[in-house]
Amino acid sequence: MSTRERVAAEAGVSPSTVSRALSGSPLIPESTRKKVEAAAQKIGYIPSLIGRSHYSGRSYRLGVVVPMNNRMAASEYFSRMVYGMIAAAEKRGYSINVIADNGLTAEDLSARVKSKQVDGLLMLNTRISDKRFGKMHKDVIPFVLIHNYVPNRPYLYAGCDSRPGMSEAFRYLKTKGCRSAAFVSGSNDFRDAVDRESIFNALASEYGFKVLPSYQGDFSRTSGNRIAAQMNVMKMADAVFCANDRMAFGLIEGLKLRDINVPKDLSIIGFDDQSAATLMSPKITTIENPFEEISSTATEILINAIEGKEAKSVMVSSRFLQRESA
Amino acid sequence: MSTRERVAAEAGVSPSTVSRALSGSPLIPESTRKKVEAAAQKIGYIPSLIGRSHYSGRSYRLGVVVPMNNRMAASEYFSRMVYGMIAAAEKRGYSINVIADNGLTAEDLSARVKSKQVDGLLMLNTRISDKRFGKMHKDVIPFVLIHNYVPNRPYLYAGCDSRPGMSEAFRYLKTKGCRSAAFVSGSNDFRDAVDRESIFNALASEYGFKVLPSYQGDFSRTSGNRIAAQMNVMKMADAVFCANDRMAFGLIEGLKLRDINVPKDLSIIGFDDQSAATLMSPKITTIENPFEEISSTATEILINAIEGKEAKSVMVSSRFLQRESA
DNA sequence: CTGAAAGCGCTTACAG
DNA sequence: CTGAAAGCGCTTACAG
Repeated sequence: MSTRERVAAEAGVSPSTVSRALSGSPLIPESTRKKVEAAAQKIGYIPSLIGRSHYSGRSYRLGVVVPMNNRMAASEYFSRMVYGMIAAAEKRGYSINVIADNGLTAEDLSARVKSKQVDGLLMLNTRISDKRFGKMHKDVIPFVLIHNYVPNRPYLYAGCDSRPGMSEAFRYLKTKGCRSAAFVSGSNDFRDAVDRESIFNALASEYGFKVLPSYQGDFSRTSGNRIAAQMNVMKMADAVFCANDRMAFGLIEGLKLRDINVPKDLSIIGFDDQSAATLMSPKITTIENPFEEISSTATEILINAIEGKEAKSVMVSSRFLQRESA
Repeated sequence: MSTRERVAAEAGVSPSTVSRALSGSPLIPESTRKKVEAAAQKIGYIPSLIGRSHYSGRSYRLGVVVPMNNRMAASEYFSRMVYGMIAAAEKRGYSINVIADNGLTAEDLSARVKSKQVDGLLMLNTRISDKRFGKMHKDVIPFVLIHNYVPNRPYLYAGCDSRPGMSEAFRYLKTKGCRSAAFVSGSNDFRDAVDRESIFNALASEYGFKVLPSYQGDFSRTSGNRIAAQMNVMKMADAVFCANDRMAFGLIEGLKLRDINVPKDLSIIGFDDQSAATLMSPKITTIENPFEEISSTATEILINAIEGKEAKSVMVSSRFLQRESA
């Protein structure tokens, strides 16, 4: 006799009624529900999600596909994104499954959904050169790109709209008297880095800033250090925008060694608002990349897609955070 | 006609044979397996894990229970631990489900297993004061404590044996001529912090070091800053052990501001080997806390427990890493 | 409002 | 070596 049947016997009803009562069916009157709940409580019955999945053909699980590289492993990015996902997923009755992407093909990824390990995929921080999405889309795999998107393709995405924050930053710099700016770019295989550079150029001209040649970084702190060493005090811009905070940290560190004062000699603006941004001295003036909101939004979009509801891509607004480095 | 039946028809065998061939049953001869695989390939058949789970009553999923607090969210700890888990879990055919612990009770946790959302729990970095394990154990829930253990209780655990690394550190300091040492403790609600302090005291006496009064930190970088301000150059120990790297960072930063040179005036030793340990100047001399190995070991222990195999708790050895701060 | 019955997609014991 | 059959634990359409 299964546990569900024992609850039924205890409550003096049929197993079907137990299911209905416990899942909150509107057909069941309060009196029956009470009786069943008491019996379930007494016996310690917890319905199996496996039975439910088997019937519905859905796993009620979402896969987060995380690139397996050190940059990812050793950063707060993954943690913060996953936290945002869990919060959103639990509200809709889903849980989050981690899928390690150490070179998975489109077929591998599709198989995770076809096998119902998960019902859909949250693709974390993929590269512009990632070629897997077309095949996944053809396989009708529900997926949402996070912090990436592919122009002219119907793939769903959620990301950060860098423009609002950067625009506020320019306005602030202008009132402060800055007239020239340069950009420290991140790896060009990431959509955000590329977009931020073009937004930087557009806004610089909009706000009447002189644009100095950009520096090529790779998102790492050490690339910031290296760029500091390349800077020529005489030909320096009034302000430097970095494609992320980590490069801003490295840049400030490097400039300190060369006795260039931030923000007196040079204003520096980061991007992301990593938790370390306020631990540095000077505290990094930066543009908030709302990680948690983006990941929870992506999760909702994915669930909508899975459930056949309307699913629309979203770019969440960034926001300027003035602190000490600019 | 289900997909599996279509494969069967295509291959000219029964659905049972399809299952056996695809799951690698030794009963099936190579010729039949080839035929079935070709048919499955052609039709694009991926067996449903849900059917398998339904039959076996197991989900082949492991829950990582992560404390939902900012310290956790914004650190590399969670990422690195999860990476170690995925690697070990995939080898044994399991996946990793994230469970956000924002005040879950023992009953809540048990329910995750009883409902077969997961087959067992990996309890990440729980506190000494955590009172949930007794009830979970009584409920026969498979779980493994990570970076925690409860003396005189049969709960499985995997953690870091701080002794070997700290012992090497003392030996090194002794040859360097250090004769006195002090300890910067972490929060006392964590087993590791408490153990490290008592190991510190035991080793100091073993190596003939004079022990100076310890400083109370809370694992945060800012507590390291604060402690630096409390230090009296005249009464300072030759070496300071910190219960983690983050406090060592803060301590070094704070000492820099007061023109105390590390390691010339004072040797500082961290704990964990966070990725940032080599980014600081001076690079932190520290004791490696083998995160990935601990989490993959914990995962194996849990799977053994779930599968009824022999499961034994493990303390993975720490290792001394001499760099610049000592 | 409630019960008996079918069915979700597998695996494996049983029979051959 | 292979197939027909039972059963894993649910949900819900159907009948009452």
